[in-house]
Amino acid sequence: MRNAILSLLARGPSHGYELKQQLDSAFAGAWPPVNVGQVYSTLQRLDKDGLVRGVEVQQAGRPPRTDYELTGQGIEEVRLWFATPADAPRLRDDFLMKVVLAGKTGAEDPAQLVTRQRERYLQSLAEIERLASSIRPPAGSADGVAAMALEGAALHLQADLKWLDAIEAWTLTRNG
Amino acid sequence: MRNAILSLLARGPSHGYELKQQLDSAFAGAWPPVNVGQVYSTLQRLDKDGLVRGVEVQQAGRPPRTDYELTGQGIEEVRLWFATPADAPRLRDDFLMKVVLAGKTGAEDPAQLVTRQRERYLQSLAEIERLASSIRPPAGSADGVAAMALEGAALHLQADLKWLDAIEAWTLTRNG
DNA sequence: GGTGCCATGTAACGCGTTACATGATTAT
DNA sequence: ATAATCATGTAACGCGTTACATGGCACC
Repeated sequence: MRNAILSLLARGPSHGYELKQQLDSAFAGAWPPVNVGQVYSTLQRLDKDGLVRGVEVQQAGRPPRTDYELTGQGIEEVRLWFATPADAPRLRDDFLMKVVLAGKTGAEDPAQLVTRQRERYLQSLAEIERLASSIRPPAGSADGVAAMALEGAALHLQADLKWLDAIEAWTLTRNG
Repeated sequence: MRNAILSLLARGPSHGYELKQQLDSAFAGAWPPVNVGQVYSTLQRLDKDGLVRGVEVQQAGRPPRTDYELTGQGIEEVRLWFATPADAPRLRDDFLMKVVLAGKTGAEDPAQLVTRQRERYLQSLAEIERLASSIRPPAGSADGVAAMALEGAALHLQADLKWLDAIEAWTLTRNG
């Protein structure tokens, strides 16, 4: 959120509601609508951190709103975000944890866990591919963001399936 | 954390510090030590939710501690965790967001972003493979958890690299 | 002339991280 | 002796989610 909001403000001042709408339209179909509350609290933190400056604006027939614009520091932060590649997130995987702890407590059969999880992943993958083929033919239009998001999800699921195979082989050499 | 702690408590009552140590030893080398503070606050929430019950224990020469044991509800929760496969997390990917917003603000060249990010991922992948080969030969011992975690990280990075290719092709058809 | 959506937020909570507090024991 | 480490934790903050508040406008 932080960086997304900052980069949108690089095009000129705006306010919470409008930012939410811009994000929703930029990522329509790719992700569910962003949470308005989060936009507001992010803006407040950015203000507190001096990356953004807010001013009250009176409006006729509507609640007053707060417009935010980038400060010099904020501009620099945006530049830095675009200039710097991000590390791949080093995640604490829930499933591996489950298998290890199942083995430790001895109450569950790890091979069963793998089997059930694989079925679930395969279902998810089928669902994603269904979605992907449903958005491609009708609207080959300007977006494509949703297609890219789905492509990423599919690739990650395929990786997870390969990982399941590796975990299965490993549990079998330990226990079986 | 929640489920990890509950599953450890399935083997009998314990307290924050000991749980932290058990987790650290179970996942040694795979993940950095867990945060003690998080263990304690998780235990408090579990207590509040009725999955766990805490009792004060006096000790000689040490601070008193709080032992926690599973309640009936907690036992059920553990059973459920092991019985239910988890959905693959449907993540809001930071890099795709960056590319889309770079295109929107027009201030950055998306192809550049892809190139830089790919270099970073390749570095990470090399690093992971270096780690993997460094833990395999000396200690083919009982663990393997660390090896599995690294395997997972590598598979995910490879998926991310493929995704970068797809994103690159997409940005080129839009802009180039 | 109600019902619901638009526009603008605030408040409460979950879960994770970092930093701090404190008294005993071990290491040098 | 003094410093590090062990054994318990608490407190503050970040960022995300869900729920609530409120006043105008649009539709039926």
